[in-house]
Amino acid sequence: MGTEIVSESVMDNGYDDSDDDKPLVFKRKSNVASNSNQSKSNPQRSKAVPSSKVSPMRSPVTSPNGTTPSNRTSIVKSSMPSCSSKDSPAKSPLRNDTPSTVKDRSQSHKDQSECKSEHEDSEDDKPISFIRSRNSSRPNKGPSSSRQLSSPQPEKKNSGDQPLDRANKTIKDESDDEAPISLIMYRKKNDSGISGAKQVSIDEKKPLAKKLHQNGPTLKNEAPNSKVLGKRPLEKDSSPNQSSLKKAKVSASPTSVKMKQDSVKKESDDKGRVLVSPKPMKAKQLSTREDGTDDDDDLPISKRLKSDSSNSKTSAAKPKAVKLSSTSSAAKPKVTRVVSPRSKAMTKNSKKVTKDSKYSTSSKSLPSSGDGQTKWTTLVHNGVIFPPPYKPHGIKILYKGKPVDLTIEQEEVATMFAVMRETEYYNKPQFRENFWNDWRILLGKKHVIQKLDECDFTPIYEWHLEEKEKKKQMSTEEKKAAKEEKLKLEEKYMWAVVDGVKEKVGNFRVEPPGLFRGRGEHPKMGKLKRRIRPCEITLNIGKDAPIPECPITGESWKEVKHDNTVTWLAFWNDPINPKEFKYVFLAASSSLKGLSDKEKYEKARNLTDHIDNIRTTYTKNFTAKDVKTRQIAVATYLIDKLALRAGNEKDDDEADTVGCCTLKVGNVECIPPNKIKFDFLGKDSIQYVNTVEVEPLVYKAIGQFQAGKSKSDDLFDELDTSKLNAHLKELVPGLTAKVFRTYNASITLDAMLNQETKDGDVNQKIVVYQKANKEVAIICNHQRTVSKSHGAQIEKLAARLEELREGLKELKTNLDRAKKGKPPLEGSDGKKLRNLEPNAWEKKIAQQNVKIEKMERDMHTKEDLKTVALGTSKINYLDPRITVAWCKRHEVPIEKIFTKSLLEKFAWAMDVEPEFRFSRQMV
DNA sequence: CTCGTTACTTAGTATCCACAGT
DNA sequence: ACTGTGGATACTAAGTAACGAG
Repeated sequence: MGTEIVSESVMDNGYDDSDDDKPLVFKRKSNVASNSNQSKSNPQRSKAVPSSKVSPMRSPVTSPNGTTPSNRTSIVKSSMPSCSSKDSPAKSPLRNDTPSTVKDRSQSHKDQSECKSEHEDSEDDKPISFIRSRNSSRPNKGPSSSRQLSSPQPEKKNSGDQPLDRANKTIKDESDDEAPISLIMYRKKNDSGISGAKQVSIDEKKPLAKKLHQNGPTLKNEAPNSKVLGKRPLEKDSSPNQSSLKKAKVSASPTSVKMKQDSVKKESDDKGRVLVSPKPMKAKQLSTREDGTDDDDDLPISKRLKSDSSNSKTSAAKPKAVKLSSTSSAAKPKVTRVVSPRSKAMTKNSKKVTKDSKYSTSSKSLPSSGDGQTKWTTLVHNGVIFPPPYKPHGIKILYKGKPVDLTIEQEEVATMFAVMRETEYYNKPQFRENFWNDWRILLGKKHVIQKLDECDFTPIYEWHLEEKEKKKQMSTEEKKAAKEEKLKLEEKYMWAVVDGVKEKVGNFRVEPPGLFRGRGEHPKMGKLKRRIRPCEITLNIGKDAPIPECPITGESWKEVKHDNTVTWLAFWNDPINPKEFKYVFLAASSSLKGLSDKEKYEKARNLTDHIDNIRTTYTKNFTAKDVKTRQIAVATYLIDKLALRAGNEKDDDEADTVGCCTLKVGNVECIPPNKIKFDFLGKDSIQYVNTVEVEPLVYKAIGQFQAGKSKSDDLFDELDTSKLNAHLKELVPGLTAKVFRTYNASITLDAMLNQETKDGDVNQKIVVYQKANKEVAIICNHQRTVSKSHGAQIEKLAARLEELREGLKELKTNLDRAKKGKPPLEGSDGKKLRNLEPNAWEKKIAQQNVKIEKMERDMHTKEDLKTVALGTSKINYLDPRITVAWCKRHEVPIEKIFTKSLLEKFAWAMDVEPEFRFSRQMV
């Protein structure tokens, strides 16, 4: 395996331990430095880092001296410190900034879940993000309109509520917001209380919405900390043991890893094992491993990664030393050690690495960025598979009521359109126009069909429904056979061998032709996405590897390259936007992707050491004379506090969406005394609506940026993402705007998990995890459309709940009667009931109450999450090591949190030590 | 610097599929 | 056994960001 070096970086980071290492650039030095900053900034806050931090000043950067004002709430936030526990109190105050919004959320939460109590606590620490969050509401998702505007949505989606809800939310928030931080804090608490009250039933739609909003606000957090803290200690204690365990694991781990790989490759099974998990699990793992080990031979790529990790693990022992050292050194290298198996790779790497010794190998080293670094030494794959040719059905559409003959090509495109009849696209003018323009070219100018609106595609649509039905009706054996046949056909394309390791390929199927489904009001929606031919595809493969035969006889590839500084296996130009490309990459479970994922998290983790300094810097620059400097400061503040995306420039032929740097004056509204309401369409045309209390200086600065401009002008006219990132890089090497999202998401998860996990059964712990996951999803504004059946499902639950309540009444009546010595009444269903002792009735009543509570909880949760997508953050923003470590500490099987594919994707994180914390300061 | 390329990550939705309840 | 559900996976659109040329 490899492992290689690459790992180095990885290793460093190590899985394990972590700490230090990190690859990336930043790092460590900072620790020190950063601290200092913190202190500065914080003054207020306290958070304080523990002294250790001290200050160094890091980078020169910018930061000025402390200065800064107090504001900073944000700073506070950051504090993640929460962890710090100690400080906690302080923090909270800081956080407060966050505004009311937060509060709201909390409320909602509470309402919903009983958990509330927990909520209450925590709050403070939470990162900035918390705060924000919520307000945003989500609009609808549908491609269609809904989302977009805040405006009302079409009925479909929620019954409309959502939009409203959102709106409401904001409103609500506002109310709270005003108050000063301190107040806020208090409020929060209150809110929570309130919220409790609110609970309200889900049913009421608006309420719901509101609730949601509330949720948002909820952040809650405050108090709890302490509690959490308390827990920790325990945990720690345990840790020793664990550690030992770990080690064991570690050793094992490799295997496990391997296993995974194997599993992956082969399949199957086992993944589970991988898991890790709690001690108990360990046993399993071990066992498994053993098995696994055997396998290895293959060693898959993954292994390598893993191995790295394992190494790291191994390191477990080593670790520290390494880490430390490494840390310091810029390089990160460390790792080294790993022995990588494959020497092959090794050579290359060189670059970076080396540091240490070892050469490692491989490839890439750390650099994540990828840039010119070597990504692989040998690469073997079979190219891509093309969709089958179109099979004509011969069904005629009607034009002005009469059947029309179409050529195969014309029919193919007509079918693409006909099949979309039940989607929102079908009736959109833009979609129809674009489709018509492209289809018309195929029809020819003189074709009988001259107007799309006169066409009746019903016959084809019905044929399509019949086909679907036929497919559904196939017997299971037929389905199975068809599946196997397909697998047989595709098998060879599913795998690539990278540096001797078999890895899964992500998207080896060339995208089939279809009508472009752009999101939001995409100007190109409906355009024909034509079939891609081999002569448009460029392959990238090892020099010594056999060139895949072109699957379509008579044709050939556009080009075959041998570039080992990139990870793509093939690409072609996007037919909709010829300037862009469609790439074929390895799957997320591959070591190449795993390594880069790990680097991403290490980068975010590294930010932990510099965040205080960064906050101090931007706070100081809120009043800078230079407009660009001030804009950078405010933009950075928003990105940090609200987890906004950077906001690259976009072309006119794309949907009109914005990110931080591209916010328009009209997307931001100043609400005295110091709240800002954001309302814009972000990525995927998902609406972001959030009203937040900001630092007074930020409020003032935004007002200045808006002055004299029209609503459609850029708020940050002197800024763009490259300037912003250039500035961030000065503060911390390798830092870019997107790192803040990862940082905020992960730090929030870590803080919430550590504050709110209580003793209890696994299911209760999972609820805590989901709650933290939800908070992150809200912060990142990850939305999903409400399922069509949501309303009906809620009604069903409500009906069942009502039945339970009726049953409770009966039980109570019978209890009273039993106390008086009377026989029970007949059941509502007419059944006779037995005569029971009063305490037996009481017992039944208690059971019934439990059922009712559970149902209420489920309903609230369902309603609460109807527009929140938890998966996106789990896949892209939450450092899996936080989850794995938490699972180990609390004996929650990792499979309860990660699906099979996530376990494969996060194989590199499975052996972290239970004590792993995202922020070193949290430990 | 700006702009166009290029490479790679992030994201919502469509579809698949296993499971629970009937 | 059947079917509705919701979770998991597949798909591909839509972002971020690094570079290099002019």
